[in-house]
Amino acid sequence: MTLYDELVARGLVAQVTDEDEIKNLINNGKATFYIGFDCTADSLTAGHFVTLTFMKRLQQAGNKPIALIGGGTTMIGDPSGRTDMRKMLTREAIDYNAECFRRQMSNFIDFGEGPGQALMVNNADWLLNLNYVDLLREVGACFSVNNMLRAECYKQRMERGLSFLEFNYMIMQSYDFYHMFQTLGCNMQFGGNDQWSNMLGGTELIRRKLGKDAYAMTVTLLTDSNGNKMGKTAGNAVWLDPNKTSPYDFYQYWRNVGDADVMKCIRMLTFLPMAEIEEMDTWRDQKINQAKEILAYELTKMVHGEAEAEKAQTAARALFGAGSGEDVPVTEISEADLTDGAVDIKNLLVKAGLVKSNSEARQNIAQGGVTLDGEKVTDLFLAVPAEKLREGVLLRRGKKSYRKVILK
RNA sequence: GGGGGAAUUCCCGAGUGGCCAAAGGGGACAGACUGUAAAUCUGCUGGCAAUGCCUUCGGUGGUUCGAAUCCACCUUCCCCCA
Repeated sequence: MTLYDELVARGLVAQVTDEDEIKNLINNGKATFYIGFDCTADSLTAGHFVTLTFMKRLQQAGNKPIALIGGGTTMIGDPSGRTDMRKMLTREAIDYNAECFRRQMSNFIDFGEGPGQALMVNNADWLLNLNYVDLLREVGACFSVNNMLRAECYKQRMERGLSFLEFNYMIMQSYDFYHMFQTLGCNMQFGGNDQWSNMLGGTELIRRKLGKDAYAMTVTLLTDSNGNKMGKTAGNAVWLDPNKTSPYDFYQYWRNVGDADVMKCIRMLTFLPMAEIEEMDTWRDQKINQAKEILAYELTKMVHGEAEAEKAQTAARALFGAGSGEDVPVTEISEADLTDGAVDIKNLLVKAGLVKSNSEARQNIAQGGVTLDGEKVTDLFLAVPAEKLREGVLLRRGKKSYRKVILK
């Protein structure tokens, strides 16, 4: 199976500009492609994960990836898929975020100067020095406002208001492609399907300015069966940074995807052979849980390494099976957290990070959702003594949130 | 440049002087049922040393015993005219 066929089989391909030429390029390792990342946060998220694996797949087939850090474009903010304007970030914050991205990606993609190795560039290097009038004359003439207004990514915003700042995002992104086409021989761009119109802006600009063809291909957005973007829990992103989302929680996120979404995730995100995946696709009912375990394990392994994946898996199995595991995430507290030689149960839940406030703790206890070492807590004012804490206690909130608390 | 409208809690959206920590819906969370799934039903949803107290209705200041609600200015957005 060729690379392109496999990408299609995995459901990764959303739209392409010139299918035959793209097949030819990527199947034969002749593509130098870029994917842009806007650095609006200090960690990549599960949402970036699809594009990251995509990058890796292409790299494995001998194509050269360019990870473009959007240090310049983030100064503007992409309006695609947005109903409101993004918060403007300071230059310092953007630089810091870019650095975090660089670190995380290098765990994953092989960077270097060699032919098949990936490059990392930052568009701040060329965008921030542009001269307004020069730019207008150089590329502004190649864009039709009429066409831009018809672009899908602006449509939604036409009803709610779109600032000129954001309107220029497409031009900046197109300029990136144009610039890298000339300086780095970058002949292809990949991105999430919401980027389609921005990407076409680039191929169009190259055609008009240079009379040459460049290609674009979008990757299917990872959505669940209800059409919601995946990679978020309770509105919060699932981060790839272990300090922001622990490997255990990361594992649990994928372990808990809906039945209808498991196979889609496995296809799109894992590197398991297609034959194996087709076999798993026949699993039904309870057996689907096995597929979820495989998904969670594979992804945790890719992001956090095999050791962490093992730990997360044994912890999860122990907690949801029999006995209590050793690898449950631990929170340490100190003598300073004690009041009269004990800690109030609500306080303990807050310290363990299982709830956000005492009120929430109170509610969860009242509703019978909290257990301490396997016993349901009914007393709202239960004081957990120091001796007990020294040995460590296992707290559970709801069915899936566990934390071990130890007094050091 | 001129005129008219809008900003409410995680989101949408009611609320036009006290009965407002603020209707309703969505989402989230918890319980039951399950397979750590989905669907369904129930509860719950600002914070706290909790029959009470504190903070919140774009911002700042004012009127009033009392302001999400009235006034002034500011910010942002929308619509119409140019």
